[in-house]
Amino acid sequence: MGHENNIYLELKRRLTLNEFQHGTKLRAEILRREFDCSASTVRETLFRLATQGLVNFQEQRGFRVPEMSPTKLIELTHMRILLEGEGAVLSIRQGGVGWEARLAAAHHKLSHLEKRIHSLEDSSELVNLWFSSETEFHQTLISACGSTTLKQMHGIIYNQFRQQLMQADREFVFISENIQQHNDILEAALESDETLTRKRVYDHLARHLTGQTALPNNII
Amino acid sequence: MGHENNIYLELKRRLTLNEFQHGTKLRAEILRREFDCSASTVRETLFRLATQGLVNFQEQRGFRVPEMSPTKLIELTHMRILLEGEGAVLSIRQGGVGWEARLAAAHHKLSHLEKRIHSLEDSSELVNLWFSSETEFHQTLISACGSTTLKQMHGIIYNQFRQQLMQADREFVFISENIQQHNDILEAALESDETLTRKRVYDHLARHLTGQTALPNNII
DNA sequence: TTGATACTTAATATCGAAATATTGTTCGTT
DNA sequence: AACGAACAATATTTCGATATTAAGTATCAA
Repeated sequence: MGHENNIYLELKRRLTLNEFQHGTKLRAEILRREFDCSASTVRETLFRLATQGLVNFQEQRGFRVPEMSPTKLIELTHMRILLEGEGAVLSIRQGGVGWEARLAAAHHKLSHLEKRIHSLEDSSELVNLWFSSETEFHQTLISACGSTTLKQMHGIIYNQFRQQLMQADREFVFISENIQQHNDILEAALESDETLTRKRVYDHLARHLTGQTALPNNII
Repeated sequence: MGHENNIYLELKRRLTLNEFQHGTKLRAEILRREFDCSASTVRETLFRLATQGLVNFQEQRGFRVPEMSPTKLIELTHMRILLEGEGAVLSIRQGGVGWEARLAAAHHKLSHLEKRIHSLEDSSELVNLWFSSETEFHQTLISACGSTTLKQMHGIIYNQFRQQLMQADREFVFISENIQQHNDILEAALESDETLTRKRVYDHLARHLTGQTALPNNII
């Protein structure tokens, strides 16, 4: 069976977990060996990832991992606020008890992990586990919005956001803030307070908006 | 020079202008001849388009033009309201006179065309011209938002929207409504009325939301 | 030394065909 | 006639090789 899909998923994983250095050149000829397939197969995969913004492509000069860019991070944050706010509000309306339960569960896992990390000296072991738990929480938050399209867009943005995320975040500088903020989001969502949920999603992400003029505040 | 890019743009054009029947199978082996290149090159292109949602891909059974789907159209409309509303508001804040002038110009072209079409028996000649003018107007509306990411996302959504658009729209059933609505959007934008602009973008698109529960109205 | 040009090396893009999987057809059985 | 198995025909995926283009290096003139 075509293992192009495996390559795709594996590369996507590495790119979103920042396992490549920013700016690294991704040569099909090199990756070919690791995945034990032809260069064309790798190339195809890289094109797909390029369309999602996870790698940059330039004609006749190949593929690269995108450089870090404060501007880009702000833009992605802005989009997350927009999409996650909207998705959360729609989920509150349509999700019902099932959604609330799933959100509470996702939060519990995340919260448990965050507290463990908080008390640890060296948390590097748990970083990737935390990342996937955080992803799950935010995905669950919008999971009952009823729009596949919205969820797809959010996925693309979220992955790019993760890729842009500065090293500081890997080192859990903001961990205690995070615990509180995730709590706040959960609380507002379970109370079905739409406006407050939007605001708390905003507050959670706002620290990435440094130096930015305020967003249109009629959203919040 | 790599003409993969030409194939990409040409296929994208056809897909967004609905020149293929919905559900049509896109065989690399066939397209290969027309573009006078190899099947792999076409395949690569189709993958790229698939990531943008303009063609569907299923493992081991190739590529197809997406079927029409009322649900999908509603989701895309919802995203357009969200992204165009946000983009327009940000443009109002940051665009300045330059943006206002460009928007007025784009509207003038569109308006001129719409009136001509309105008075014609057979408007089929002008359809594609109208499409590109409409695109330009809506792109200009958000062009000064300051976020490349937002514009890219909007582009993806807009193209899929166009692809989903029922035949009725090609035949200008809604043309007189359209003239008025485009006018209204321009007016609100030039008056820098953010809330009103959002509302008018919503009103313009709302006819595609049939049978849908109301959107979170704190956006509007 | 600098800068431009020819040349060498390396990377990328494209191809045609072989390998693999899917779909359609024939033929025998119940 | 309906069903299913074996086979044939088509599509898709992957590959290795070749052609094209960019990047790097050496050479020479000013």
